[in-house]
Amino acid sequence: MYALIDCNNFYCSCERVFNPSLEKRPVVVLSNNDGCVISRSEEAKQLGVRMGTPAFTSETCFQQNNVAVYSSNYTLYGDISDRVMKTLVDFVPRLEVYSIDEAFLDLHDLRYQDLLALAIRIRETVKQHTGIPVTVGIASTKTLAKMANRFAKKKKKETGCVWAANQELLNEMLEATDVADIWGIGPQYAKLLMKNGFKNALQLLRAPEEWIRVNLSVVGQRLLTELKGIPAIEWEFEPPDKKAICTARGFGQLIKTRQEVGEALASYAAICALKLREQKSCASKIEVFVETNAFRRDDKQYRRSIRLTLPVSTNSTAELIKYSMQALDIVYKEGYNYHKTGITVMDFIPEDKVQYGLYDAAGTDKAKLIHQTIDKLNKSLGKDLLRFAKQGYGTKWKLKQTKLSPCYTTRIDEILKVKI
DNA sequence: TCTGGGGTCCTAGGACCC
DNA sequence: TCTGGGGTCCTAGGACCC
Repeated sequence: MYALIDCNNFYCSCERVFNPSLEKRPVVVLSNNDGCVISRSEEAKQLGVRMGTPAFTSETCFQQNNVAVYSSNYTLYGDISDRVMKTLVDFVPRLEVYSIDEAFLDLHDLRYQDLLALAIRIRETVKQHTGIPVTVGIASTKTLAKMANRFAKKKKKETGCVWAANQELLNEMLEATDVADIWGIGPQYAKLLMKNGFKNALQLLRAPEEWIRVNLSVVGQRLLTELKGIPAIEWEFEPPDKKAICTARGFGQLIKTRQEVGEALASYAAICALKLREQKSCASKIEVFVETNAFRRDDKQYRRSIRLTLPVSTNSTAELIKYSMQALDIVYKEGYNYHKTGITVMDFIPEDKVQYGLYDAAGTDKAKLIHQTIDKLNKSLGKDLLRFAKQGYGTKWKLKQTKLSPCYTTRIDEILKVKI
């Protein structure tokens, strides 16, 4: 059996933990640059605030209904997530952290008679330890556990837990789940399935395998197996190393100059380099892109990307900045309002397997030491205090975050203060 | 004024190799 | 008369996830 634990309206719930006055009040959290709504409390959902709506189109609604609006604070959410996962570890020998707010628990070796009772205990414990409300779905495959979780959110609000313990309950659940709401079915596949007469998961379960194979490829085939109660998706207890790392962000405001786009890009390259060092990999290729804002109809539009193969694989910040600037020289064109830039590093090899040229190896030990020192200092200082010149000191391209809550749990100067 | 960011997997087709 | 077969690597594009 698999359990899926999912934090309810996670980002909103995180904000509430440190601000009890938000209880019962509609809360929303916005994406980067305070762009779109990406998390909504129940009250906000009741008001009809849709997932992904641009914040500026809902401003009146927010004001009229006293909605608490927050910029996203990933430092805070990441730390709360860690605490939730640590609480879950106590219940099972193994768990898979699936995303910032979800985890699969391996219940196969557990000798519990009543998994529903276990689910309820998990839920209560997480709430008590972290303040975060969660929903628990238990079933015989990951896909069905996902479905049970969703079913619990919609139909079993009192307990917030569902264990698909028998065929009857399983069928009720399958029938109540629209194809579009199945894990692994996105908008395109949903449309295709609807067109061919499959409305809910129970109907899909009975679809001819060959038809699924042809139309939804092997992914669909695997999904069908899972729906039938046979696990087809492997456990991933250890997060695998990344195959590509991308850092890309829209600017706080539009930018015209190569200088400023360059500062942003250099800063993103520095983030990629740090992440590479953390997983002890070096990248062999980079891809850099720039683009204008497609929503601005009156602006001239432009997007271009370029991929470079590096002469020697690297995870050095200085090197990656150097090559990203070369790439930028190719893609950047004068005369546009730029809105976004980004860099992806890819084709990794382990740090200790880099093939140097005859003359490249000189100085690598020194460079490594420099990076170790910079990383250590930046980590202990809690911000990127030590930077490369190319990152500049411009603020124009920086993210817009006008409603950011404090990093209550990760920065000593922002810790919650209680007056008595 | 204002519209997110970071990933994975699968397939098809072309280039190239022996 | 008759014009291979099997493989890898790369890229682009499309689907999905949170």
